[in-house]
Amino acid sequence: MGAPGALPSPELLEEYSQFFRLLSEPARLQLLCQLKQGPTDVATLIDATGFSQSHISRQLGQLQRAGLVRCEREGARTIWQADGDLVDELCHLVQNRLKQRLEAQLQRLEPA
Amino acid sequence: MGAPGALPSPELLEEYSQFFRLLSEPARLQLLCQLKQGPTDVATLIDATGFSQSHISRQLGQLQRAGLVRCEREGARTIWQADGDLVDELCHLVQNRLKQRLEAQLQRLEPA
DNA sequence: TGTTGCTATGAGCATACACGCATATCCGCT
DNA sequence: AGCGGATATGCGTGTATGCTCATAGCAACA
Repeated sequence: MGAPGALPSPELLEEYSQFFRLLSEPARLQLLCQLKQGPTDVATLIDATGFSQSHISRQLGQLQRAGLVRCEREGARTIWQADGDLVDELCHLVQNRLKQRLEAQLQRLEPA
Repeated sequence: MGAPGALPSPELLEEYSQFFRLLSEPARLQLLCQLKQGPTDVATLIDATGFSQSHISRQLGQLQRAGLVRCEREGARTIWQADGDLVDELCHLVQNRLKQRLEAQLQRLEPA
């Protein structure tokens, strides 16, 4: 009786994996982090990341479809900003895990 | 003054993305879910998933290097089990987000 | 309306990797 | 030691996609 929960459906697994796939690219994470600093226009993103304009546009499009960023047109330009704290929470959980793993490795090197 | 936190280093972004990449494959998530049900041998995993033995072996290897699963040899066989609840927590957060998104779309279809 | 600046998109290339087949490695048994 | 079952790994293939260049759409302004 270890696990009362049933197995997730293939569809749900697919949804999960698609979402995590979004976060599996450093470029997208970097853009998300930049936008966490506050609303930003594309020129600034190009300057901050060094990516091409088309690349940034595509990545922002993917993040937007997932609801992780949103944008508002300001004249000809587009101002982007992060939408929600989900990614931060996920990253904090992962960071804690990484720390735990490294601390455990340390202890294995210097046994009491 | 929206964001006091500094930007993550490229190395940390790389670590994050590598971790999320592990979860970006339905096959690996499926294996993780199976192992959540309790310690399982490889033959059972082959039977439950339909994947080839070599594929399962590789995916379990990746998950093991990330510390998400561990194994113990039982004679010639290997018994695998999930290690920790991190993935469950991440999935729950994502699931809540997906639900919120769908509910919002619903409300947009039936305005008060 | 033509021009200029900003953004989105089609096409193409290079790379990463999931996945299976065949095979090597390893373990327990006789 | 030799054998049979279980797991790990080298290799090849197909597909997905990150990334760029060129170009098309679009908004403001002369």
